Amino acid sequence: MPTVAPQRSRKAQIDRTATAMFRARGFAATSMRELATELGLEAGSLYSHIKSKEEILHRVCFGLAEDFFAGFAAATAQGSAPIATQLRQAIEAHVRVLTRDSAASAVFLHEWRHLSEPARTEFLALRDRYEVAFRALIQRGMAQGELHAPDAVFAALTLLASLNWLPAWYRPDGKLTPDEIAHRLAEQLLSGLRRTEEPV
Amino acid sequence: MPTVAPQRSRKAQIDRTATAMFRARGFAATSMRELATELGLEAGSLYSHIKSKEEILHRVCFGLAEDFFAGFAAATAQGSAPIATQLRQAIEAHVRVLTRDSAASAVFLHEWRHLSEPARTEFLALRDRYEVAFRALIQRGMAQGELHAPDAVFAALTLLASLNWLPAWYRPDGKLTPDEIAHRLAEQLLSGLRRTEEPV
DNA sequence: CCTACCGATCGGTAGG
DNA sequence: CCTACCGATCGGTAGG
Repeated sequence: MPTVAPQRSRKAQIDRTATAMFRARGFAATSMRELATELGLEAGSLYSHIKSKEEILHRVCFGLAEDFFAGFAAATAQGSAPIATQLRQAIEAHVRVLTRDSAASAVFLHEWRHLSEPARTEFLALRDRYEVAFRALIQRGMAQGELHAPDAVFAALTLLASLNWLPAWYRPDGKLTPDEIAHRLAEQLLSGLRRTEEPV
Repeated sequence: MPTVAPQRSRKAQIDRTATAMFRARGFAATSMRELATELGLEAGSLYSHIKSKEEILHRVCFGLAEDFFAGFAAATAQGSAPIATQLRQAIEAHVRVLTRDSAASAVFLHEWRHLSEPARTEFLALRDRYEVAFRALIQRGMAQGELHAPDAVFAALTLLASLNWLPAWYRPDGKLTPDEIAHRLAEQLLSGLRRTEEPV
C-alpha cells in the first residue's frame, strides 16, 4: 500500500505526456521510446497501461469531441434566449475547452487524420455534426433578424476557423484570461472590421 | 533525344506528388517508398533527382512563402488607395495563392514543423513577417478611420485564421470560383455577423 | 515495470 | 533509373 497516492493514474499521465509530444512533433513522428523516456521508464512498460499508440490518440480526439458538444449544449440550453446571446455563450464555451487544454485541442484539430478506420470516419462525422450545429444557430439568428451574414455556411466556417486558430498562439501565462479572449473573439466576429459602408 | 518532351521535369513531378501525399498523410507518415511507387519507380531512384525527403518539404514551404509575399506586395502597391481596398485586394491575393495549389498550401500551413533547424526558425520568421504586414495594414486603416476593431492583433489573427481554413474545405470543382470565395470571405470578415447593436 | 527480442520498415547510398 | 544493400529505428510482445 503506497504511503502517498499518485496524483493521477499512470495511464492518465501517459495520455498527458503523449498529447504534449503529439502536439509538438506530430503523431507519426513521436516514438513510443521517446514517450517512455519522457516518463522515466522503458518502452515495453508502456504496454501494461495502454494497448497501442493509436489508443491514446483515440482517447484524446473523442474525449475532446465530447467536451465540445457538452459546452455547446449548455450554451444553447436556454432556447428562449436571444440567438446572439446563445451564440456568444457557445463561442465562450468553445474557447473554454480550447484553453483548458490547448495541447489536447491541437491534437484534436490536427492529428485525427492518423486515426485508422473506422474511427477516422466516425470522428469526421462528429466534427461535421458540431459544425452543423453552429451553422444552424447562425441560420436561426438570421431568420429572426438578430444576425446577418452574406452566407450562413461561410459565416460558420469563418467563425470556427477563427476560434480554432487559438491553440496555435494561446499561452496559459499570457496577459489575457480565457474569458477575456473569448469575449474579444466574440466581439470581433460579431462586429466585423468595417466602420462605414463602402462600395462593393 | 526524346520524341516527346516531358510535360514537366521529373523533379517537379516528384515535388507535386510528394506534396499531395504530405497533405493527405502528413510528412512523417509518408515514406519514400510509397512516393516512389506512386511515381512508378524504385525508392533509390528518387535520389538521382532530389537530395533528401526534407528538401522537398523545404522547397514547398519556402516557395509558398514567396508567393504569399508577392501577392501581398502587389495588393498594396498602390499606397494611396483606400486601406479597405488594399485589404480586400490582399485578401483576394491570399485566397488566390491558397486555391491555386491547395495541397501545397496545406503543407505550408501544417507540415513546416518537420523542417529541421535552422530552416524551421527561418520559416517561422517569414510567417511572422507576413502576419505583421497584415496587422500593420489593419492598424493603418484604423488610424485613418476606415476600419474599426476592438483589437488590431485579434483582427489580424481572426482574418488570417479564417482565410487559412480554406484549404481544409476548398474543392477546385466546387460551385464557387476562387474569386467568388475571396469576395465572400472579404465581405464576411469586413462586415461581421451582427445586425443591430446589442448590449455587451 | 524490465530485459530481451520480434519482424517490418525507415531514409539513404554504392555501383552500375 | 535499378539492384542490392546499409545501419537505425519503429510498434509491439513474451516471459518474468
